[in-house]
Amino acid sequence: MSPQLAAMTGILKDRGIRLTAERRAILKGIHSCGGHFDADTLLDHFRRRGDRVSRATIYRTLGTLVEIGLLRKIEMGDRQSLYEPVEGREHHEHMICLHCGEIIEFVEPEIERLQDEVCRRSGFTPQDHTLQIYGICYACNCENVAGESGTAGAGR
Amino acid sequence: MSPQLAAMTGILKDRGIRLTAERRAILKGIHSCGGHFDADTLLDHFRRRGDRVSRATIYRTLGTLVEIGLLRKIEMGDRQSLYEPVEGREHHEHMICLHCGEIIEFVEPEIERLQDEVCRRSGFTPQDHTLQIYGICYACNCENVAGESGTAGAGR
DNA sequence: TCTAAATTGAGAATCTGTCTCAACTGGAGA
DNA sequence: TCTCCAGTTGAGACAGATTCTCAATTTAGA
Ligand SMILES: [Zn+2]
Ligand SMILES: [Zn+2]
Ligand SMILES: [Zn+2]
Ligand SMILES: [Zn+2]
Repeated sequence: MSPQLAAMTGILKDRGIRLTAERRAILKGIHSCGGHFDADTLLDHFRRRGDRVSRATIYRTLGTLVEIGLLRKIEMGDRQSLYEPVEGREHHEHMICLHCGEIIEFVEPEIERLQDEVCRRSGFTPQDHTLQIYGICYACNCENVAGESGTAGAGR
Repeated sequence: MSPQLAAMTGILKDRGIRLTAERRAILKGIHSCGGHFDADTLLDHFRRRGDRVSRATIYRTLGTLVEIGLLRKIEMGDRQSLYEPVEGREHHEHMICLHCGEIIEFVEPEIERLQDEVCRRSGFTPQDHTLQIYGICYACNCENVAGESGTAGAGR
């Protein structure tokens, strides 16, 4: 068992959350998915491996993991929500390519600071925020400059 | 007919978009809703007034108005979109109170500039962005400092 | 081991929003 | 003003993501 997985299971135990086979599988699956993933991708992952974890349990467990701070949920307006492990990673926001679906992360502390400042000015107590920039990534830009072929990829 | 409404209908005409009774009603309804609204609120508005505009037409028309730049669509994570008239208003972002549902607008040009800079650094061509801050508004903060009563209001 | 309470799974339900297609209509031209 | 047809509409089917229901199962502590 990897050290991160051990840490995660420890956190669950501390919170009095039972360590079921399904939750173990999900914790393991989260890391093998790498980066950003959605509930359905995780479900497919289990189906392919023969593990059986129901859709309901996946959604429930992902929700729980977000609640206790092990996962971050990124709500994409249209399509389904994405999740990503928090686990020591730096807080960041996302650029999403409308052409190929690529997700690019960026860190910009000054933006975070300005948000806090805006909140302070309004007497608003921030708990969470989402910042997503939609557009065309570098690779897709280059493609388009070259051969203007038909559209493909993740629309929005 | 208000001057804004006249301007809007003019824009539709210029684009060759037919001025049907339903579209007129929607244009009028948009202004009477004031501020931010969602498709269902608009639908209820019509139902109450006895006007009959189908759900399909409301969604189609809101989409059209976004396309031609008369409305802005704000995709809330929870998957229900809000709309707001653009109409000369300054570009802004939103703080949303998790307790009472209040939506507070803010303008922060420096955040916009930093976003552009981040994109430039990555060779990413931005087309659109969403920035929402979720938390507790000033009024709800004060309430809580006083009597600690049970929870109520718009959750998330 | 026993037991209460937490958890699961199958499928129904919900919630937003889109699509289909026959019926209808705005408005340009006669 | 009348005609005509492409653009529009409405009812309801459809779709995708997520949540809910509740009986059956399982965990973890005594
Ligand atoms: Zn791309
Ligand atoms: Zn990320
Ligand atoms: Zn509030
Ligand atoms: Zn606004």
